[in-house]
Amino acid sequence: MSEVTASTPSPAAPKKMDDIVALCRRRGFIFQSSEIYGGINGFWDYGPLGTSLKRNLKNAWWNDVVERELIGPDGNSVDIVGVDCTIIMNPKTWVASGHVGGFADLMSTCRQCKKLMRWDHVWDMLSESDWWKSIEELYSTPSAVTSEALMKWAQGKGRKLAPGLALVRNPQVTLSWLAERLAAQGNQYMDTREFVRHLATEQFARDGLQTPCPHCGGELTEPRQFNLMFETNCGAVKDENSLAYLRPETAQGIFTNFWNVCDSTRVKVPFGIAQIGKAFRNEVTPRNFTFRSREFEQMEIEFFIRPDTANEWYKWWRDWRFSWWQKIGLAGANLILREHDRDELAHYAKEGAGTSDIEYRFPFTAPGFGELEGIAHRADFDLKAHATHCGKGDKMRYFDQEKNDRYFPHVIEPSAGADRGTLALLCEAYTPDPTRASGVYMNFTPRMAPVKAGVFPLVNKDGLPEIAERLYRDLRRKHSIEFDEKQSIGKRYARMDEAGTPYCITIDHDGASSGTATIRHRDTQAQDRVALDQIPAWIDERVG
RNA sequence: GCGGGUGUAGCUCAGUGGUAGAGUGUCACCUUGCCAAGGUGAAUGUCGAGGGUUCGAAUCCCUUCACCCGCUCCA
Repeated sequence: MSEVTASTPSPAAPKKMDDIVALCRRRGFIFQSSEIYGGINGFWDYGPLGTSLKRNLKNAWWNDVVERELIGPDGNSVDIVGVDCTIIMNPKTWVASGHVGGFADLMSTCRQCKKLMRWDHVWDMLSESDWWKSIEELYSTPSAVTSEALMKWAQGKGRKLAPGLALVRNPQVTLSWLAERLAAQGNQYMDTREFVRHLATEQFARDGLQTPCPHCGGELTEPRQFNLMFETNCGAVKDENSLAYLRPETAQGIFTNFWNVCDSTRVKVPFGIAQIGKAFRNEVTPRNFTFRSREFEQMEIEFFIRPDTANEWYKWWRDWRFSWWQKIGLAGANLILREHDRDELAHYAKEGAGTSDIEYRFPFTAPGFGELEGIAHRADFDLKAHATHCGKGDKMRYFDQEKNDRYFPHVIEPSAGADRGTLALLCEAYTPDPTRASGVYMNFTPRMAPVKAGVFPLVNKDGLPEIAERLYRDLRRKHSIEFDEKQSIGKRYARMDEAGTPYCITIDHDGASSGTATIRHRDTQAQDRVALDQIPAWIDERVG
């Protein structure tokens, strides 16, 4: 245990994820789902404070995106409407979107070193691996590669770099078999890839040519499917025809309703459709508290534009979304905007204006960052795919009256995680402070704070509770307020610190006689004295 | 999915085969009155779950679940 000698707390006291998780549980922000039965991996419940925090986040998003005026890059008001789509959709949706097939990654495990990897990444990883490079060097002049040279490599470099490789584990067998193969093929040159596959194969007759593990050279298992979509059956009969999926993203509900929205409202490109809703992914490894859950909530906008305006809109959305997260409380250096490199772009975004992530430095990712929101130019991939799969094709192009032009609009998609956002707010707000009784306080912005103010009588007598309760009932008509008359005032302040309540209003004896109360500021613990009849306006002004 | 670790009261932990405990928190009352003060009292556990060994299991064995760390995955 380290001694605390300094009288002033370190302003950058480290945040430990375990402590944040403990506070979430202790104060009722987040619980494990179905905990009394031992919980279930990758699922989390929100308690009273957490529900309120997450709702504040979602409401802020919906208000700022759909309801309030937003001025776009062209100086005009940005037009966005909302939808609320089902979680289970016609399964053809997921064929069109590429999730059936594409979402079920083929994975392979190494029999030697037990590492798991995506099958389609193996060759890329191989070409990066040290042992591959070492062989490549050796094989750069194929004529010089003799059994002796290979044996030497197997007993030297190979033993270190690729202990799992057949050539290293069992050089005699592998080499004699290789010689046979070469002879059978008339000693023709084979490319490096094929050559290495031979070196990785011990029993060709039984197993065929092997693909080696990029890490140790060992034998990889047959690729197995890891389907990331949750399956269910729709209707009473459980068979192939009733198979349905829980949506892995909310976006497709927006795309499939694009034509409905165009026909039923008077929106014109550019415009957006927004949705908040649950999505489900059967993640291989749910980890890091709520960061990677199997059931999670997304806040998505699909913003439809003329293709030639993609760059302008992409940049505008990216920058506006970044400033939005800053505004609701992630203002510090823990929030970054990261533009993707070309080679990490999704299949639909290769040729687009770009993709970027808004990332937050969580305690468990530090010094790295974890994704909060992705802003992607998805081009016309989705609308076109649905038009094709539903059989109407080009007939479903959008008609632009103004330009007298038919086209599939391009899409800029700002897609944010509500649970990740809530978690970032929790992590950012968590402020250790050894000088105060609670040892910690949560400095949510007033807009995000689950409780806006606490109202307390200093003592539970002398008419103070009555005054406090009147004020409490008055404030509660508009805001989320707590009233507490039990125990010492310090204890009540401490509890509010942990809940992240920005203001505590206390009725004391002086105040009772002069018609005032003290208002304590959570972050500084300083107090103002304010007249009782002005407190509602004082709170309105600060809480919004 | 693999390897390692952990699991006892809301929380932090003690308890290594023989009656489940402490501190803290929670609640009530008294007292006090501006930052978890003090006093008195109360509630709270299928010892993660299931099975086995034993006269007897929190403790030993097996299985399983959850969490943490590492690998891996993450449209």
